[in-house]
Amino acid sequence: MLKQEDRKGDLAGPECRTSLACEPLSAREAEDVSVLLKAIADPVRLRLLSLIACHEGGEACVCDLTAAFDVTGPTISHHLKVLREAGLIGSQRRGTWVYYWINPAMLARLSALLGPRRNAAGDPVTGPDPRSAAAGQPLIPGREPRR
Amino acid sequence: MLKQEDRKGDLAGPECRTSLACEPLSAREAEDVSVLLKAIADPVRLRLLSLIACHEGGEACVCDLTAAFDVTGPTISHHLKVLREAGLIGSQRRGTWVYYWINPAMLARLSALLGPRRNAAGDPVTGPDPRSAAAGQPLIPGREPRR
DNA sequence: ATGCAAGCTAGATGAGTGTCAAATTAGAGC
DNA sequence: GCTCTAATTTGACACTCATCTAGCTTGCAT
Repeated sequence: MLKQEDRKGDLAGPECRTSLACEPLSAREAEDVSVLLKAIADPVRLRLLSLIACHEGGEACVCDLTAAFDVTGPTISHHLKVLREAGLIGSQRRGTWVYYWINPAMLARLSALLGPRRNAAGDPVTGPDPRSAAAGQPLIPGREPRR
Repeated sequence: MLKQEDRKGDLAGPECRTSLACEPLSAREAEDVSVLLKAIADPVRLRLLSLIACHEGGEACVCDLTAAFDVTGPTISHHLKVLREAGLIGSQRRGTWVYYWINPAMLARLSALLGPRRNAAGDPVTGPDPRSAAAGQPLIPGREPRR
């Protein structure tokens, strides 16, 4: 096991991209990111990620994970495969057991994408402040929302 | 419009929870979070969020959004509804047009959940360092992965 | 009132997905 | 070799979801 080759989801795009609010996502970027988000947008897979991340040593055996759920073993295997093929976790067989660990870089990228826009120093940019800006605008604009 | 009452997804759970890696997610928490993640795990909805977040004034008219996609108007309406019912965006009709804006707090919560564990001061906790810790362990454990 | 445009709702349809039971592969130990 | 356990693969089934067309509601303007 230990498949490095099915590492996917490079979040390809302009290197300046860190946050959704930086500049509009291209169709291609959105497609790539949605693959990652679909992988974690499931209650079982979220708990799997959390269980692995919290497990001592930073990795967990499948038998430890399966015991925490009501679903069958094959179902857990299926979810682990989805997470692995998305590049969110890694795995290695050691004797009878297979161990899984988190790939922190992938989660960090998603976290940054959903987080606030940041400047070069890494500090959050206050920006146009969406809500208050809107509240301060004339409620009935002249007549030109289209462009 | 301006429906405040369909604001959902409180990410209910222990108030200490900020990151997946803090403590294992309960089944109920995972269910709540997955609802939010499913809402953004779609290429069209990701681009909608990004377009709205980047739009001047922090809000965008539906006609501005629809023009950026190949899909029909009703499909955009459907996706906006999903985002609104998840509490990720707000909306208000002003004359002929309907405007949408981002709810930054919801995205910030998701971002924190996927980000590294943090201490009380808000600084990332280096923690057990998942990868290197695993690499340093004996590869063939004695015989007790199950607890 | 009448006409027009923006946006949403309703219903249908085809693709995708989570789950399970059964079968299969991989190691460890006798 | 044989057997037992851990884990995955396969195939089937039910359910969800993204999309479309057609029709409806709302507001502005003539």
